[in-house]
Amino acid sequence: MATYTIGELARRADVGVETIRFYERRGLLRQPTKGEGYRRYPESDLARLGFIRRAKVLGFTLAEIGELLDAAAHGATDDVVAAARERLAAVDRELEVLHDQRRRLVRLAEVCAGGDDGCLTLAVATTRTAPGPAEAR
Amino acid sequence: MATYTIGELARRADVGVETIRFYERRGLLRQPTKGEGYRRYPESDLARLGFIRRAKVLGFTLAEIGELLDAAAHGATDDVVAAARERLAAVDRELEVLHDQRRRLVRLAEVCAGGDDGCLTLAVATTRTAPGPAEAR
DNA sequence: GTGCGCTCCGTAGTGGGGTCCGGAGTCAAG
DNA sequence: CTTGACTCCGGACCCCACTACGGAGCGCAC
Repeated sequence: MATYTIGELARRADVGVETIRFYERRGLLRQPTKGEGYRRYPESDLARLGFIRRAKVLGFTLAEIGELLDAAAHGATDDVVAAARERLAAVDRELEVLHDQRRRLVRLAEVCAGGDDGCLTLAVATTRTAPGPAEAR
Repeated sequence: MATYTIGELARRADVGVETIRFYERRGLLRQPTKGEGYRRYPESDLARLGFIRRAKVLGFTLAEIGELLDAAAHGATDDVVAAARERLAAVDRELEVLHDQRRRLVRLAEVCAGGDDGCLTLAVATTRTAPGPAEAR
């Protein structure tokens, strides 16, 4: 069975050598056998790095990815589903924040274009209701 | 004209005292006059903190807010508009990333529910096309 | 025998936005 | 006169995911 040096593994997984050592410290990769002081990685660690890469694309943190790896190792499909749902909820919250920012930014640009004083204070009503004193936070 | 101590200003602006000192170090607030070694803030700094708060809601970083404050001080409406448009573009990029994550997460949950092996490796096709070897990265 | 490329290790720095700490000075009320 | 609330200051610390640094050893090719 083929094993890789850290550099080979890094190239195949398309990550930096330092990243692999970093993951090891974080507990995402176990310490590999160290023949003659050098790390030798089994094929399975390449798959593991692939898992990590895909999980990162989904927005999981490294801590979450660690749990996900454990769950997957135990075949705990339901834990994976739970994690996905949690992350989904977090994504939805972030989306809401960004949508709100987007709305406000568009409105700001409009107000500025209209020469409104609010532009220079960023005090911009989010609705188009008649201007009144009740625009406070 | 009333002036505030740092504590009064913090209460009125609803931020921490440390935050005000931090903003001062960052150059978002000028050093106030220090009668007897204590900071005294004019009313205008309360407005300034309001500006900062609103800009943060829009997702601007403190560095950007610094520039925005300068622009606003010079009445440079067009700089404000430019900043808003830039931020808007950034928001749109972030929205795209999150939408992509969302799509993938939903798909992952589906696959897991279906008992697919891909669930435990997070190797999930993003489309429902027939399974083929060309699912790589 | 020397230069290249790889590996080892621990530590520190990055950016963003604060928050907390400790020791000291100051002010007004009781 | 003491107590408590407030203020001063610089520096350390938090999270996150790396990335860089420096100094060392090792094997191989030329």
